[in-house]
Formats: sequence, C-alpha cells, structure tokens
Amino acid sequence: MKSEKQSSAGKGLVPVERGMLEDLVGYHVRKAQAIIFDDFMRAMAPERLSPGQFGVLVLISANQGMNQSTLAKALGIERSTMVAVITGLEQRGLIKRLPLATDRRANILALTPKGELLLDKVKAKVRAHENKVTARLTAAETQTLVSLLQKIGG
Amino acid sequence: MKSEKQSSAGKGLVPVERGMLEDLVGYHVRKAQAIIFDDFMRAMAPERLSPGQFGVLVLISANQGMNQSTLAKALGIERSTMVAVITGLEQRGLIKRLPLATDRRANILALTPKGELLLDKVKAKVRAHENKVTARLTAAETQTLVSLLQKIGG
DNA sequence: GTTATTTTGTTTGGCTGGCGAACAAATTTA
DNA sequence: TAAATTTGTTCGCCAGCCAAACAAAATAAC
Repeated sequence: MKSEKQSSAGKGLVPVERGMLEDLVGYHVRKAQAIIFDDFMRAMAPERLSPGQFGVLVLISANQGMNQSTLAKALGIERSTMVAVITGLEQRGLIKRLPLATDRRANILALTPKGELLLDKVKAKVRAHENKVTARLTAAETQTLVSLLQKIGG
Repeated sequence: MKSEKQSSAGKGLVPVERGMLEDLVGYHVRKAQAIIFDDFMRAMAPERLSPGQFGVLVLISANQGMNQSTLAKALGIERSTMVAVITGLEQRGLIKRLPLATDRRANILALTPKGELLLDKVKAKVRAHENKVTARLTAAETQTLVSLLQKIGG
C-alpha cells in the first residue's frame, strides 16, 4: 500500500494551479513568444537564422542606405547590441558595411547577392512558420491579435 | 547648402519601412514581450524580482508540495534551468527546499513567511503593471488578447 | 530479491539576446 | 574655433535558456 505522495502533482495526473498568472497578459505573451521563437528557430535551422537576424535582413532590404544606429533605433535595441548582430551577418557574407562618403563615421548597410538570395528563401519559410503558429486562429483573429498587440507595443 | 543624406532616415524624418515584419504575429509578440518585460523589471526593481521569478513564486504559492521537476514542467523549462532560479530565491530567503520523507531525491518547495509577504506586495504591483501595459485596451480587448494568445500557446 | 531502468537534482559549458558605461573619431552646433 | 553630439565600438554584465553527464534514490522487470 502506498500513500498519496505530494509530488504526484507533477505526473500530469493533477493539473498545476497557475493562480493569477492565467489573468496576466504578460504571462501569455511570454509563453506565446517562447513557442513562436522555438518554432522559428527549428524551421530556420538549415539557414541558421534567428528571428532577430531575420528582422535585420528584412529592414536592410526594405530601407536603402540605413546605418547601424538607424537600424538599432528601428528595432528598439541599443547601438552596442547591433554591432555583434551586424558583424555576424557580415562574416557570413549576407550583408556588407559600406562607407558613406558624406559621413566617415557611419556604415551603410546593404545585402549582398548571397544575402538577397537567402532572404528570399527564408521569407517563404517564415510565411509557412507563421501559418503554423497561427493555425488555430482565423485570418480575422490573427489580424485582431496583431492590432491588439500593436496597442501595447506602440 | 546640405545635400539630402542617405542616413537621414534615422532621424525620425523618414519612417523606416518594415516590410513583411508588420504582418508577422511573431514580430509583434516579440515587440510586446520586450515592452512588458522591460516595464515589469522597472516596476519590480525595488523587490529585485523578474517575471520568471515572480511566476515561480506564484506557482509555489498556489501548489502545495511541488518539487523542482514539476515546477519546471509547469513552466516549460528544463530541470537544469530551474536549479539556479530556485537557488537564487532560496538564498534570498524567499523560498525553502524541504525534504520529502517518502522520496529522498526530491525537494519540496515552499514559500517562507518573508516570501509570502513579498509575493503579496508584488502581486499588487504586478496588477498595476498590467493595468499600465494594457492601458490602451478595454477590458474586453484584454480578454480577447489573452484568448487569442492561448490559441497559440496551447 | 536482485538487476535494470527511470527519476530527481545538480554541475558544467554553451548559446541567444539584450543593456550601460566608456571611448575615439567624426560631425554638427554654438 | 570651441563645445556638444553622433557613430561605431569594446567591455563587463545580466536574464534566460538548453543539453550532456552524473550520483543518489526510487521504481520496474525479471
């Protein structure tokens, strides 16, 4: 005969009580972010591209002649953080730092042909990834979700 | 006279084109998460409590007799990751690792009186923080947001 | 009942993704 | 011309996570 162990709650028999966490937007955003990040990383593992790196490539592609500071500001991160990101992508031959004749401090960022090729390929995979993570939402719900998130994110 | 510089896009004069990022749920979730995390950290700086640590305290409080593995599973992280989190909270005297008579491997987790006091105080601050980050959403919209996020997060 | 498997907590080493302070060079403002 | 600002950078730091390996303990198989 075996008495009911306290730790039995961990075996999926007893659901874990989440208390006030269930009501917190922050908790659910964090959880969703972890799942999406994880799926993105798995899907883009062959191309070795993280969500952050993808964002950088998209912004460089969509904005001619941006420097690192502008890019960092657009992504809401520090200049100092951007340095390693740019260096990593540059070392893989996906982007270039180009001199700006009118300002010798600045680096103009541009995709290399290799970077453009990769971005095209990854964009398609990102759309597939998005479809996967939003599979249980209708198109209207997905749009609503984005709108509501924008009200938080400015 | 000064010619229009390419880098002028960074001075807020020209909005940065975000391309396909605007359509991606992952991008907006990430952005919202960063803002919420940041605000949480600032708000809870006096108590030196991160969102992750807060979640651990809430779960310990709401579930008697949980061990570290159960807790890790409930939060979707590895046992090995949980160790340092628990150790940190224990060293601050907020939680205790208690022996379980029926299983000498396991640590039963419990709040100390100090931990309970802190959690009570922090819960109120977390609610205020939530009200702040959802300030531009109605109560109904907040509920909708949580529901939609749950459809992603399982 | 002994052996094999599984579970628990842990250490170690590594990774991603960030911040802030400080700094030199270059540019802009006063 | 002198002072202030901007750009890219390095450095040290932090949060938060994973996987591999391991000993101790408990459980399952035989």
